[in-house]
Amino acid sequence: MYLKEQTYVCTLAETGNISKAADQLFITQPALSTYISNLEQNLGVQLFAKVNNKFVLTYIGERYVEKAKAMLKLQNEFNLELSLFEKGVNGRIRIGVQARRSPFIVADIICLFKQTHPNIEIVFYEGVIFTLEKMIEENRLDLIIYTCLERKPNLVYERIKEDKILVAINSLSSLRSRTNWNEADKYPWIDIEDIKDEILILPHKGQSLRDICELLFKSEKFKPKKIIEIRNIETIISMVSRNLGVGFNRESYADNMNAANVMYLNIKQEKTPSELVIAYTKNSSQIPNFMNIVESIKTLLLNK
Amino acid sequence: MYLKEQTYVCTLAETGNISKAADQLFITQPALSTYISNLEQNLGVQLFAKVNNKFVLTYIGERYVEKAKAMLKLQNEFNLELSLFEKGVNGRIRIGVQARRSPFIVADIICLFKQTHPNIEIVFYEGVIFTLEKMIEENRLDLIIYTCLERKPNLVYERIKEDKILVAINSLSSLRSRTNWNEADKYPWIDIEDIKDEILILPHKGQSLRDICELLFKSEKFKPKKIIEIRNIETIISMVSRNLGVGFNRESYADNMNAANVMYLNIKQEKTPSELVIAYTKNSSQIPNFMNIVESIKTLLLNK
DNA sequence: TAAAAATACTCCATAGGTATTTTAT
DNA sequence: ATAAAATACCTATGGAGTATTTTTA
Repeated sequence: MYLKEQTYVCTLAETGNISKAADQLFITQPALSTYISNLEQNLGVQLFAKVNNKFVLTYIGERYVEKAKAMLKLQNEFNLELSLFEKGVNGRIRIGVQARRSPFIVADIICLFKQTHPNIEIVFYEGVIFTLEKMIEENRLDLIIYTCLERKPNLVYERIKEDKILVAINSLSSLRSRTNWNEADKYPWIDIEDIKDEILILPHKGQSLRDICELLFKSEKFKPKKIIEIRNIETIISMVSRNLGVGFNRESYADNMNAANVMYLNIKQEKTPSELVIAYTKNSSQIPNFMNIVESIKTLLLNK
Repeated sequence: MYLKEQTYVCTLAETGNISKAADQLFITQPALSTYISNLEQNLGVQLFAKVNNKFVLTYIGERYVEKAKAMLKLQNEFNLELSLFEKGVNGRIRIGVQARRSPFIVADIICLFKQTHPNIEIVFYEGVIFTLEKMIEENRLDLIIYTCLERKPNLVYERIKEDKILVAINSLSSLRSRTNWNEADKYPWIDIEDIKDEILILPHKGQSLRDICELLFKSEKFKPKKIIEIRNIETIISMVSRNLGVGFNRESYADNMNAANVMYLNIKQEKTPSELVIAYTKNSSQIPNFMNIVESIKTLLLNK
C-alpha cells in the first residue's frame, strides 16, 4: 500500500522546495513539478502558493495535508502489520475441534501458541464433524482436528494416530471372562457377538461415535437387543462404571476419562479404524508459516 | 483525491464478486481481475481467498480493509470540505489591519461574515503598516486594510476613501480666528504656517501618522518650534481637549473619536492626501470568491 | 548571476479495454 | 450448461526521465 499522491504533497509541504522534496522522494525535480501541477489542475484548487520561491500551503492545502497525514499514518500501521504478518509474528488461525474433544486439546494448543507465537490470534470453533468439514471448505476455519471417517478430496490430511472404537465394560461384569489379552496390545479383545444380549449404551444417531458404531454393526450384521441412547459420553462411561450396561468410546477420548471399574476392550471386528487427523484446505494461504504451525500442533497431539 | 487501490479492494470485499464489483466501479471484469491479482502480487500476500467462487477476505485482507476504510472516510471528509470550499461556503481569510484602526473595523467585519459567510474562518492580525505590507507579500495575510502612503507594484489596491491629515485645535483657542470655512467642506481650512509657533503634539517617529506629517513639513519647509511626542493618538486628542497644544489626526480616526472642545481643520498645503485602501496580492488564490469578499468589505467601510 | 521551477519532449509501465478460454456450480 | 473468473492481447494515459528555458532572489 503506497499513497503516492499524499506522500508527494506532504513531502513538498514539509520541505517547501520542489528540488529538495524530489530528492527525498527519489524522483527528479521536473517529475514532481509536473505531478503537483497536474494534481492541482485535477483538484481544481491550488494546494500551494509560491512565496519567495518557496512552496507554502494554502488554506485548502492545509486541509488536504491534515487528511493526507492521517492516511499516511494508517498506511504505516498497515505496512507494519504486513511485515509482521509476513514474518509469521502476526496473524490469526481459526481451529475447529470436535466439541467432545475440545477439553483435552484447546488448553494445550493455547499454551503452545502463547510460547511460540504470542501475537497470533487463535480462534476456536467447537462443533460436530459435519459442521467442521463444511466450515473448513467454506474457508471459515483454517485447520480442523477431528476423527475422520471418510477423507474429502479437497482437503489435506495429517494423520495423528488411529482412533479405534473401544467397548467399555464393567470390570466386575461376567463379560470379562470372554476377553483375550495379547501382551502386545493395550486393551484386551472381545468379539462383538459376545455383547449382543447386553444393554448397549450409545450416543444418539448423528453423533459421530454412534454413526461409526452403526457402520460396524451393519457390516457385521450385528443386531443389538437393547439400546439406551445418551448424548454425553462421560455419562455413558459413568453408567458402565455402575454396571448399567456396555458402553462405547473412542480410544482418544478414553485416555482422558477416569471412571472406577471401567475396562476398555478392542473390538475384534473393527478392521479399518478411523483416524485422528489434522485437516486443512489445499490452498491454505491465510498464514505464511502455516505448515510449521500444523507440524507443531501435530507434535503436541502425538505426545499426548 | 481518489484512493483507487483502497476503493477497489473495499468494493470487492463488500460484493465478494469481481463482476459486480467491477460494475459498481464502472470498469470491466477483466480490468478489476488483473488489478487485484497484480496488487496481491506486489503486496506479496493474498487479500482474498476464493470460496465457492466468492471472494472472501483473508486475515491480512481484513487488516487491509480496516485501514483502507478509515482512509476512505478521510477521503470523503476532504472531498466534502473541498466542495464546500469551492462553493465558497468554507474557507479562511486572514485580514491585516492597522492596530490603530482595528477597534473601528474588526467587530463590523466579524458581524458581516457571521451573516454572509458563517463557515469562513476570519483571522485578524493587527500591526503597523510596514509589517502588514511585509506579511501580505509573504502570503501570511490575504488582505490588508490600511492607510497607504506609497503603492507597491505587486499589490492590488482598492481605494476606499481619501484619508486626509487634520489639525486638531481647541475650539476655545485663538487659532480659531485664523480658519476659513467653505460651505462645501466638512472642516475649516488652516494654513500650516499659522501653527508654527504652537506646541505640536505628534506621534513618535516610525508611527505612520508622524511619518506622513514629516513628509508634509519637509515639502513645505515647515519647522515646528516645539514638539511633544505621544504614542497614543487618543491621548493626543485629549491633550488638545485640555488646550495643551495643537494635535494631528487622520480623518478616518477622527470620525471615531469624541473629545470636548476639539475642532478639526483641513491643512491648506496637503495636496495628495493618503488613502484608506484594501490591498491584496495579484495572485490571491486562497479563496474562490475572494473578490466578492473584498467588495463586501469595501462596501462596509464606505458606509461607515 | 546563480539557483530553483517550469516547460518541452520522449519513453515506458500500467490501467483499462475487447475477445476468448478456463473454471466452478 | 451457465455464469463467473482468468488469460491473452491491444491501446492509451500519465508518471518519470533528460535537456532546456524561464523565473526569481
